[in-house]
Amino acid sequence: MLADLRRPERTFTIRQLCNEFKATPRALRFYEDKGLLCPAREGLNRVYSHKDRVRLQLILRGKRVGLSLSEIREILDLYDENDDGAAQMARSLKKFRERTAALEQQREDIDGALIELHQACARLEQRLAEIRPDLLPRAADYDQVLRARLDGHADAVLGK
Amino acid sequence: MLADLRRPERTFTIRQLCNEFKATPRALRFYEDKGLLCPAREGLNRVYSHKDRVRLQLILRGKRVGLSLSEIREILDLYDENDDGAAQMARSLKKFRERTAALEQQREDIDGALIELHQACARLEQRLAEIRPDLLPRAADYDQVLRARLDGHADAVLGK
DNA sequence: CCGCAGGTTGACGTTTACGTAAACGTTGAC
DNA sequence: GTCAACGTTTACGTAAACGTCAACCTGCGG
Repeated sequence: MLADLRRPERTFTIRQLCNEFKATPRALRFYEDKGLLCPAREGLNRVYSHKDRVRLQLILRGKRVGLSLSEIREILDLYDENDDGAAQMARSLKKFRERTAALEQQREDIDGALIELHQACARLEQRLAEIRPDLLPRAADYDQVLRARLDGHADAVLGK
Repeated sequence: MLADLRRPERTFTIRQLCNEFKATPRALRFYEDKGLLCPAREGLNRVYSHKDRVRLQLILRGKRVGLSLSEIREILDLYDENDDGAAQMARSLKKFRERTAALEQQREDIDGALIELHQACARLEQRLAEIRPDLLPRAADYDQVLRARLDGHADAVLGK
């Protein structure tokens, strides 16, 4: 019973969480500094509970989707202030939607950049073909194109 | 003849280029600091030639597609080292293709994030629908999303 | 008792692309 | 003469998210 690692009483050291989530101790302490985490202490040592672990998961997920730490903290705080949870959920939902919109915008920007790049590449290729065809891409570069095609993005980039 | 602004002898002040390209003097001086520009001097004052103007255009284009200043400098340097221009074009082409690949990767990352966000939103919406359907989005929220979208465009246009 | 592995708290360093003064010079209008 | 409008330089500030020391404590195996 003492050995059941899945029981909610189980606690974690900083290193355990770091290993599990591929983070560094510095990062966890940093999150704590920023108020995103506040693990218990055993003397000086940090002791992370399951709740802390969940918070960390949320933090990392937030990071993956591009939220800043302060935005993540806002969301986390919402869950803590909890009255009944619903209001916070609504606000989180709002945050998520805003982020969705921002990401979609970023995607458009990237697409624009890709178009510019594609045009620039086309110009360069044409000039090179005229002047120094020997400098034009071969096997290695074909590789790149092929990989892009497999990714399925080439279609969009190359004129849909 | 002195008045023909299109003649190649024509030069530009820092402010003229700033106005034309929506940049700040600070930025141009910064680019100079970083070795991206090196306008002539008339006493202390900077005097930009057409070539400088072209370089600035390239710099800004590079920024638009997400290149860092140091990457832009690499490309610019290539054009300067010029033997016959072809080799540099080939290397620029390579740079552009690398950036293309990087952007495509970013797009994938964004798509991944969008998927996560979408799932999270779906979960939240469902829970809310069960508990507090009244808190679900309506007209006002739609408004916000639209405004966020427009703001995003404005930011992009204004160079942010 | 030694040393190592792991924990702790500061505190400063890094990167990018400038913003923001401060303090000064030059030119032209009034 | 002096004020404004432009230009110049030097240099510190900013934001994000940690990295990288330094200097210390602490338990444990040998």
